Amino acid sequence: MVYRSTERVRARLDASRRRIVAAALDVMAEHGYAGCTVASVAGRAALATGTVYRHFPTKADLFAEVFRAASQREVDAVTRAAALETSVADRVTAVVETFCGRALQSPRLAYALLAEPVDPAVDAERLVFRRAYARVLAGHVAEGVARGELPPQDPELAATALVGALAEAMVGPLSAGVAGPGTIPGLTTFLHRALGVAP
Amino acid sequence: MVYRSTERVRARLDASRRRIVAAALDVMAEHGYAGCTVASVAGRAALATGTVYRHFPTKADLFAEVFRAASQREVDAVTRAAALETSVADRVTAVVETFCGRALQSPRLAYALLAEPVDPAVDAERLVFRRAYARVLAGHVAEGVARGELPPQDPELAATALVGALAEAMVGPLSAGVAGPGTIPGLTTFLHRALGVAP
DNA sequence: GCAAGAAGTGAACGGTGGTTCAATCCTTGG
DNA sequence: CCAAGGATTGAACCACCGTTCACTTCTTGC
Repeated sequence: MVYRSTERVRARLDASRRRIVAAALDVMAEHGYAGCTVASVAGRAALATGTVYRHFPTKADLFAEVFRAASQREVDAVTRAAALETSVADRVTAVVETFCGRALQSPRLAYALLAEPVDPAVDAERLVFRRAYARVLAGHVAEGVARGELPPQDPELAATALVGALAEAMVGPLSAGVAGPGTIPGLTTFLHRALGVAP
Repeated sequence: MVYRSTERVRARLDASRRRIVAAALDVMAEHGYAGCTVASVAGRAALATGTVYRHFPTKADLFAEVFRAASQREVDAVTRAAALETSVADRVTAVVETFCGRALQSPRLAYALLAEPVDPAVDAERLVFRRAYARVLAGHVAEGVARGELPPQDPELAATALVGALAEAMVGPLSAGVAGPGTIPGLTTFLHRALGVAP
């Protein structure tokens, strides 16, 4: 054996893999999941179709990773925004504004991540995404209850319902084009009240 | 021309059409949308594949009708349950209990109607379904506001958020198997608070 | 019973797009 | 520069399933 994989090669492989994921994300942000054929993703990454299969066993595996990465970015943004505030009310406001703001900024991507028909294996990843949001929110709710800012309640359930309300309120605007100006403040008030934030 | 369609024939055609829709609903309730090939639906209706296409131009058209019928049944059930109550609080309770109860009774069907990946034309029908729920709820919210049972708010937005919260809270249980016992009352409390029902 | 025409049939078609693989190109250590 | 083996390529493959259509069966009025 005269050939053994080298740091240099491994680095290039990693770079290819990352390029594939990034390309898939780009294509998805432009044409939605429906526009993501393996060929188009490979083309965007300047690689041959077959090369994609050196990095991912199936298309579903590739997109599971794409969804994971994109979702993580979103969850991180929301987490960071919430961390800048101290009261639960302000944190919830920050979550709503960040979530909705980012979604409306890249509507196609948001629609793909939230609601577009995708294949079941990828859909499973979506649940993870939503639960990640719910986890972040549940933490704040639990803290709010502990601090006495919120009445006693099941933080998990409340967080799940919050995520659902947020997502639902975004689906219309995302497919329709734009959100009315009252949507974000209205939603914020609604969610504050739902959690029992003192007025 | 010696053949002209007759009442008897037209009745049989109608019956076939209804049998196809019913068969599609059955298959969907058993195997989800994913298990609904045109062949399997035709088989269930004891008809040949080609016959389906005498009644519906495409599979998507068939399933749009299936979704419409199933959704209408659900919306009607919820509407009826709400109509039995007088206060907005009791109506919302009835909606949550009916919606969740029925969903948990036929989880596969509920999952298909709410969240399963389907093709875009059918997905569009889903929006109609959700908006129908929202419309019913919006009516009650508006009435509650008018009567002074609820604080002033945008009934449309509140209703949309309610539907989202309900659907989201059901998706987990539907894919996981069962809901915890506290889900329905917890959700009810959450939604009452969200609307501003006086405690 | 018969001709005309509609309804029903299901095997075959065809498009799509994920996946494979034989050929080619690169990389490595000697 | 060479041999060994990995990486890359992209055209071909193939499975699936919605859709079609030539054929058969049924219905109707005379």
